Amino acid sequence: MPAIAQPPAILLMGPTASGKTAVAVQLATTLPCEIISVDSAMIYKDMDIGTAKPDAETLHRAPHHLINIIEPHESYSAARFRDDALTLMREITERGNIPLLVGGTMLYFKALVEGLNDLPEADSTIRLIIETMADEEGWPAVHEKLRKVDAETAARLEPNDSQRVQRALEIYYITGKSMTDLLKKPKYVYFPYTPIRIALLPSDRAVLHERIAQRFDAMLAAGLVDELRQLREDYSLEPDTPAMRCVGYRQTWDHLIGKISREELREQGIAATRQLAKRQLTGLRSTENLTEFDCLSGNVGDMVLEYIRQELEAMVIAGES
RNA sequence: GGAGGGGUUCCCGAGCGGUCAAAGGGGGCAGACUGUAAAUCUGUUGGCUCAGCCUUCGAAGGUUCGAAUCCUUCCCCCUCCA
Repeated sequence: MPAIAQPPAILLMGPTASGKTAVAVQLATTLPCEIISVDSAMIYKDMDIGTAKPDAETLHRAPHHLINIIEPHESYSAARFRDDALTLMREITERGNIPLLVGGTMLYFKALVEGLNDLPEADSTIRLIIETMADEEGWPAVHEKLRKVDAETAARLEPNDSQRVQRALEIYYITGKSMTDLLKKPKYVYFPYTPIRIALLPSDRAVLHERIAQRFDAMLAAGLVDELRQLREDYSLEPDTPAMRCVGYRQTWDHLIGKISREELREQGIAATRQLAKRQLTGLRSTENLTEFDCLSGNVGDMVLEYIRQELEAMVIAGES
C-alpha cells in the first residue's frame, strides 16, 4: 500500500449546453479547486460568443486554465493538451488545490488519462502534399497508397475517412514506419491522480435540443456574425483552418460569404450543435467509471458538490488507514 | 371568374402502370475514433408475431391481373390572365 495516495482530480464531462460551466463555477467557488478547461474551441482567443465561453465576470470569480491560449489561425492538439494539462495539474496540486477538469472534448480527456503513443506531430507541409493528392485523385486513391505501406491501418479505416487516412500516411512519410508498428510499442501512461469522474447527462434529449436552440439564438443575438466578421479582419483565416471548423463558426462563415441565408445559418448552426452533442454523448457512453447526474435537474450543482465531498472524504479515510 | 402548375414517407424532393416501403439530400437515431476531435467517417431511418405480412404517396370513388403513377369528383396550395 502506498504511503501517500495519489491526489484527487475531478473530471467533469458533459455534452454541449449541459451546463458544465455553471456546475464548475459552483464547485470552484466552494471547494479548493482550480478549473482547467478541456475544450478544443475555448482555447482560441477572440472566439467568445460562438464557443459559449464564460464571461469576464465569471472568469474573474472562477479562473479557467487553458482558455484563450492560442490565436484562431493557430492549431492545437490532443498531445499539447495533455502536456499543458499535466503541467497545470502538478502546479495546482502543489498549491494544495484540486484540479477540476471541465469540458466536452472527449479525446482530450482520453489522451490525458490514458496517454498517447509516441507518434510524430502534425506536419503542415506533408499534410498539404497529401491533400493535393486527394484533390487530384480522391481520398480512396490516397487510402490505396496507405494500404501499400500500412495494410493494417488501411483495413480499419474507411477510404473516405480523409482525416485518418491523411494522418496515417503522414506518420509513414515522416517516420518511414507504419502507424501500425508505432502503435504496437507500449504507450507512456502517466496520470498520477485519483480521478473522480462525473458526467452531466440530459434525462430528456428533446429538452437538451431545446436548450441548444435557445443558446444558438442567444449567440446570434449577441453578435456571432459580427464576431466572425471581426476575426476575419484580424487574422488570416481560411474555411479549413481548425478554428473555423468549429460548430457555429463554420455556418456563420457560409453566411458571411453569402452561401446561406440568416435563417439557414440558424437552422444549420443549431443542427450542427445537436450533432456535436450526440457525438459527445456517444463518447461519454464508452467512458468507464462515470458517475452520472441529470443536467436538467434544478439542483445538479448541489448534487455534484455533495457527491464530490463524499468522495474526497472517503479518500482521506482510505489514506489514513 | 378564366388558363396553367402542384399536393409523395419527420422535412425538402425524385418517381409518372408492375423490378416502389418508394432515388437523392436534410434532419433524427446508433456507432467508430491515438498530435485537425466543436474534427473526420460509417450504418440506419413506416409498422409487425420480420426470407413473410400489414399500413403509406391530399380525400373518396373508378379503370386494370396489378396504380404513388391512368380516369372522375371533391378539398387545399401556387403562378398567370381578369
